[in-house]
Amino acid sequence: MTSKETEPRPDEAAARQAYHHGSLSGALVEQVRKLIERDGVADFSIAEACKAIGVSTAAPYKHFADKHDILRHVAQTGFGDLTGAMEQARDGEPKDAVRRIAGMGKAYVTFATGNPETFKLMFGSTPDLKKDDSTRETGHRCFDVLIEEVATFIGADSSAPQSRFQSVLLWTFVHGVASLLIDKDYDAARIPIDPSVLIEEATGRLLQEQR
Amino acid sequence: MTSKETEPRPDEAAARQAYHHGSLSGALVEQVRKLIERDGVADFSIAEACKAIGVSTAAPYKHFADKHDILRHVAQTGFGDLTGAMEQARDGEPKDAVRRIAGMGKAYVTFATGNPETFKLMFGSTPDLKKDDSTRETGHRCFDVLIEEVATFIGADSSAPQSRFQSVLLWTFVHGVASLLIDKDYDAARIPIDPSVLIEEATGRLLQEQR
DNA sequence: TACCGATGTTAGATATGCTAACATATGTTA
DNA sequence: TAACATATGTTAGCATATCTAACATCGGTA
Repeated sequence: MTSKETEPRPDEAAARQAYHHGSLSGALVEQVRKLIERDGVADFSIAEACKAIGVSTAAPYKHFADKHDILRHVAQTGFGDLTGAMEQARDGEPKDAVRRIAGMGKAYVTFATGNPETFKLMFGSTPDLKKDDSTRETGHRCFDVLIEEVATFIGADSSAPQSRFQSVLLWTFVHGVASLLIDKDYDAARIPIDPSVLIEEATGRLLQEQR
Repeated sequence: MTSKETEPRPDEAAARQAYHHGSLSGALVEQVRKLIERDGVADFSIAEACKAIGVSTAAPYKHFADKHDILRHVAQTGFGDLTGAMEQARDGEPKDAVRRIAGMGKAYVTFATGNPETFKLMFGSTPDLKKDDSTRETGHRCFDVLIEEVATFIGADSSAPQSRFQSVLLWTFVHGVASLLIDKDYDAARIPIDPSVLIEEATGRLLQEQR
C-alpha cells in the first residue's frame, strides 16, 4: 500500500487510486468520447474504455445504467461545448448581425468537423437522447443563441414565429453543411468546397425576404 | 440461359429451401434493411436477420466478407431507390425548372423520412462505404440528377462550376431538412415544421443571385 | 456416373454488455 | 476509537454477437 507505481502525485490521490478511481464517471465519459471519435458510435466498446482507464469492465455500471446512459452524458457535454463555441464566435464578431449569424454558423461547422462522431451522436436519434429532459433542454438552449441574434436582425421578438422560422432556415442550411462535410459527401459535387464561402453566401440569400 | 436463376418459381423455391435458400444474399440485404429501420444501425444484429430468414448465423459469410460488407450493399440499394424517386418526382412536375427542383427536394426528404436509418447509413461515414467504387458512383449519379435540372435553369452547362455550386447550395439545404427531420431535432425550434414550405421557401431564396 | 464448386451446417474461439456476489475505502455516529 | 452504512470497486459468470474452421449436401457439367 505504500507503493504508487502510477504517478508520484499527492499521497492521498495515489492512495485513492489503489482501489477507488476518484472520479470514474467523468473520466469514463471523456474516454468514451475519444473512442467514439476513433471508431464511431456503432463500433466503439466501453470495455476498451475501461481498459484504457484501468478499471474492470463492471465498474461503469456503478455510475451508469447502461451503454446508452453513458452516450447520453457524452452528448450532454457536447452540447455544452457547442453552445460555448457559438457564444464565443458571436462575441468575437463586430456588432453586424449578419456577420454574427454567419460567424455562429461557422463555429457550428467547426465544432462538427472537429468532433464529428460526437456531433452525430448529439443530433442523431439512436439511442434516443431526447427522452432525457436535461439533455433536450441543453440542446434547445443552443438553438436559442441563434434565435436571439436573428430576432435583433429582423427587429422582432425572440418568441415571434417569424424569428423562429427565419432561424430554422439558417440552422437547416448550416446543419446540412456540417453533416455533408463530416460524412465526406461533398465528393459527389466534384468541386472544392469552402464551408465559409457556402455559409456566407447562403446566409445572405436566406436572410432576404422574397416578396 | 433459358432458365430463370434470379427468381425461382414457388415450388422450385420450396424444394431448394430444403437445403439451399436460393437467393440468400438478396433476402439478407432486404431483411437487414428492415432490422436497421427497426433498431438502428448501431443496435441491429445479423444473427437476428439469419433467424428471420431461417438460415444459420454462419451462412452470410459465404456471400459477404463481414457485417460492413452487408451494410455496403444495403446502402447501394438505397441509392438506387433514392435516385429513382427523384427522377419520378421530376417527371411528375410541369416543365417549370424551379418547381421541378423543389419537387426533387421533396422526394429526397420523403425518402429520408420513409427510410430514416437507411438514409443515415447511405450518407454516413462509418462504416466507410465511400471506399467501394460502385457505391460511390451510385451516389454521384444521384447528385447528377439535380445538377442537370439546375444547369437548364441557369442556362449553363452541367459541368460548369456555377451549376455545381448552385446545386450544392440546394442540396445542402434539403439534406439539412432531411437530417433534422428524421432525427427529430426540429423540436428545438418549438414551432410546427412543414417540410414542403421550408423547401419551397429556401429554393426560391437560394436560386436568387444577390449581386 | 462421378466429380467439383457453390452454398449450406455445426462447433467453437473471442469479445461484449450486463448482473450477482463479494471486498474495500470513506464518512458518520455513538 | 469502534462500528456501521454507503459508495465504489473487484472477480466470476451468463447470454449473445461476429466470424472462422471443418464438414455436409445440392446442383450443374465433363
